[in-house]
Amino acid sequence: MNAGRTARERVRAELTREITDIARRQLATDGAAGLSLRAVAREMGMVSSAIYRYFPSRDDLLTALIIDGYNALGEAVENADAARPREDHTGRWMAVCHAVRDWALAHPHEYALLYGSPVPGYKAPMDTVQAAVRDTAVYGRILSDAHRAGALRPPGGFPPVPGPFAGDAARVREVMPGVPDDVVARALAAWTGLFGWVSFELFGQFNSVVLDPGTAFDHAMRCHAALLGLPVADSSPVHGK
Amino acid sequence: MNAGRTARERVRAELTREITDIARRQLATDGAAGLSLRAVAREMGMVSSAIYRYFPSRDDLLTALIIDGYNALGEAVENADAARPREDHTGRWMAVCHAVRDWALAHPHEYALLYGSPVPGYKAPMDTVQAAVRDTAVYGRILSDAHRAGALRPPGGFPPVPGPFAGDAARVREVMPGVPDDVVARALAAWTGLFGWVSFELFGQFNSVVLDPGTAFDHAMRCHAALLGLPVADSSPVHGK
DNA sequence: GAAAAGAGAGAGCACTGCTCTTGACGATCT
DNA sequence: AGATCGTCAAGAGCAGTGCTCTCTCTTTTC
Repeated sequence: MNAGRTARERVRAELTREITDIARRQLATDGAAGLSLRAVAREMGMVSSAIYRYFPSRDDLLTALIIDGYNALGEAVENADAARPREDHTGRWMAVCHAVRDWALAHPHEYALLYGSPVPGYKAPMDTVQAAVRDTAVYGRILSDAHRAGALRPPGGFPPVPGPFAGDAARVREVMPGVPDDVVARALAAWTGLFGWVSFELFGQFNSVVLDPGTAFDHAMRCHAALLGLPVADSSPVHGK
Repeated sequence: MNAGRTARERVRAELTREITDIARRQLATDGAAGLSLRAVAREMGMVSSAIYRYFPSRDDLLTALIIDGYNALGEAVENADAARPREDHTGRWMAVCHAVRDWALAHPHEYALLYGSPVPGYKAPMDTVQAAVRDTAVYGRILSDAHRAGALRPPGGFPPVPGPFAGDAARVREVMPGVPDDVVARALAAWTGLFGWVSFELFGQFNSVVLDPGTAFDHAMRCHAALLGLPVADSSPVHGK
């Protein structure tokens, strides 16, 4: 009664939403490759060509689903982060890790759409990047908070950050203000480690080897936390053996 | 004159090979989704139905390409490892990392087929897992060698390995005999970190943020080496700041 | 009320994976 | 040497796809 002014606009928004809903259900069932405009139209009792009034191509529908996916994941991550006390930086990081993994396990095909192989001739329009950084923004905020609180004590014994990295570090720092270069570098390693793990688990690379991925995942993410300099329970306070 | 006995078998092997070659070229051009049996047949001057004499379905052709891909990557990794002195464990690990990344950059679509989202209703037949472990076998051998040589000195200050991990650790240890549980756990984190990085880079997650991925990659993998306990050049011998 | 814009229906194009049948060639056995 | 049987390419065909175009009807706008 408020959003769309005219009746036409209201029903258009309604139908657009219905299309994406059905498409998302199809995506969850058959995966991205099984998403068929004709099937969506069939389920809606429409003729296939009518769908093109709402999405000019199949890729545009996929783009909409991708944006929705990034937002859903981003929201899950934001909620997990917000549920922890602000000064519990390690807990927030672990909560983010588990939120990503849990969401991925609950929506495997959507996760594959976001972080799996890109579709054939897909171009990743600018609309997506905006939604894609929601989770990394949370991640950056955690590290920024930890740094500002003086809680970041990256362990020694690790290689020095190479000089040419400074430019990239400055760009990454935009989402984690104040964090020094060496932590920025490790932050990239930890972040890719998180998604690398989830992808391995989801895409079957752990099959019949890692049977209890949850336990190993928690520990691996805790290791990444330690690498970042976040406080964790030590195993041995001295170096090596 | 040697391989296939009869002429028929020889020409059959020849044609099978030609099909996979053309398919691989198509894969490199258009990606997995663009692989078309009819297009392959067209390029061979055959009629489409004839292809089915050699591959009963499109998925079977894909399976063949997947196995080839795992073997190609495995071979690249093996060569990179073999080019280093056996006792240079850190160098071998770094060589493996760069071999994986270089191969992935050179064959993006094949990499996506191996480590990207699995195809719709694909089942991953047993033939593939056999070829899939070639690279991890190299990885395990490096860690095993390093452990046996007493070169593995995992840094302290990291969380203790959880008890329930023992079962999975034993399974993973089959490819890295002798390596203790805590290093096995970190080995999983480092391995997923490697492929997570390559996937992020290849699938466009770094776009317009990390512009010089090579430098950052080398450093991240060196950090993983340090996490594993492999000897690296320290940045600062004391903890924190 | 007339003009313009939006919407659905239908036919059609070029393409896909896959199946089935038909006719021909080649290897093998008698 | 001749008959037989398995293998192969070809062609037609089915069901499905994304997408375009035209035609008609309704709604919004002026």
